[in-house]
Amino acid sequence: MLTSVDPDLIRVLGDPLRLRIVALLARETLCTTHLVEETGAKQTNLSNHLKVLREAGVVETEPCGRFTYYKLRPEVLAGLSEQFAALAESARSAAGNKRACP
Amino acid sequence: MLTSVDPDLIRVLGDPLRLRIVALLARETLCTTHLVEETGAKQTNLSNHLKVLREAGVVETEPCGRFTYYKLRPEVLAGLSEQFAALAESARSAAGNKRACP
DNA sequence: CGCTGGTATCAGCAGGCGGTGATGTGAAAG
DNA sequence: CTTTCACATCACCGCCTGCTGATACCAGCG
Repeated sequence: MLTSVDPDLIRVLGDPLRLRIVALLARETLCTTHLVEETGAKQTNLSNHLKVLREAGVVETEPCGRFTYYKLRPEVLAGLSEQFAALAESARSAAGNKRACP
Repeated sequence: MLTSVDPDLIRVLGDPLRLRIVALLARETLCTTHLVEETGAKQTNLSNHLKVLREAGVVETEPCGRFTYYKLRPEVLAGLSEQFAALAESARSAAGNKRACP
């Protein structure tokens, strides 16, 4: 039983703008220009966040001419979902386990 | 369709120590003293993090004499799991939706 | 070629957040 | 009542991180 979640991955998704990017990419594959339009953030800022998401394995790039398309890697999100589900189930079954007061 | 996750909740879980606390509470209900033993963190530090977790609705308290027991609220974790699952599924089905280059 | 436009990298700055020590509070023990 | 212990709150500091402007890179187009 794992009952643990990767802290780095959650931290990466903890940023509001990054989470917004993920939500947008969950609907369609977009390039940086589209994300600039949708979020209103500066291109530099987005590029930084996209780098973080890339290094965390959340998104992957697909060059298309001079554009760079970003798409989600659903396995990562699905893995997170499973880990949280495992945590929730563990919490449910352990609701009564109360360690004695010292 | 929501395809979105509460940023605040994820940010709260993004901290390594808080995540560790959640993992420990997923196994058994504990009071602050136990958490101090398990994590090795200072009591003040833990109290701060527990306050954050409490205000985020992740944990709930149960006074027992002069001890305060902390237990997880599984619904919150289950909700997160569902939201991530929805995001993953949305990402899977939208894998081919590529917006035209501007 | 040189130019243009899309994207990535770098350096710097400012705000936020986690860690810590001192202190307050409230309940049981003596 | 006084002491003790579990826990919370407050104030402060240092660092991390996100935002920004300048700049470099790279692909297509003339």
